Amino acid sequence: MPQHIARTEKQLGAILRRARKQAGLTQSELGKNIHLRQGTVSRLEAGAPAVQLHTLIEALAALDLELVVRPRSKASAADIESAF
Amino acid sequence: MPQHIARTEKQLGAILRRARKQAGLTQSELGKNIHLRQGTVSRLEAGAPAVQLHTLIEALAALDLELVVRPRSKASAADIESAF
DNA sequence: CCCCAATATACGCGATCGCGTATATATAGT
DNA sequence: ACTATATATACGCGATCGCGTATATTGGGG
Repeated sequence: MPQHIARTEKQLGAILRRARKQAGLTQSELGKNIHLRQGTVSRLEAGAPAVQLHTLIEALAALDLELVVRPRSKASAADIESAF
Repeated sequence: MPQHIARTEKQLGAILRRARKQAGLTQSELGKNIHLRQGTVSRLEAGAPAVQLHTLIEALAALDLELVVRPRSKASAADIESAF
């Protein structure tokens, strides 16, 4: 499993979407687990301009994921989730 | 210190604060770089209940940091450091 | 083509954002 | 101790959050 690097909301959203699908969950099911509306999950995954940080944290927890903060690595540019 | 794991807003805030200090910046200086008020930076670092995700992303960029999303490691938070 | 599940959008609502600004409380320095 | 800087809190403001709910719209399976 390659490291999923995120530097933007969109990249983060894309990672979350993939993780959710890999877990075999729909947005509604995921939302139910953490008391988030399906629509809110949708916006989070879409990389909406301004979601609450708390929403991200909850989603990560529900998907059994964690964050690592580290200095930006120059070599990793190719691995970065490209938003487009 | 290269890799810091965050599962909560508070942990994330603490990491950001350390990174900022290590960069020799005050909250005001950091805020000026990314057009965030000093007070907003304060709330972010304090792990406020609901900060905008965008605020986090901006701060990470200003500190030349990036996020890695990965499955939670089973090991206790203490020795995850060398897990990967 | 027709359904139905999944996802994307939208409404009013109360709460909270970050802004601009200002102040009160730490935390050093000398 | 005094002072200067740094950080934490607070005000009104417009904007946007997520909620609850409902409705488009998309995407596959038969």
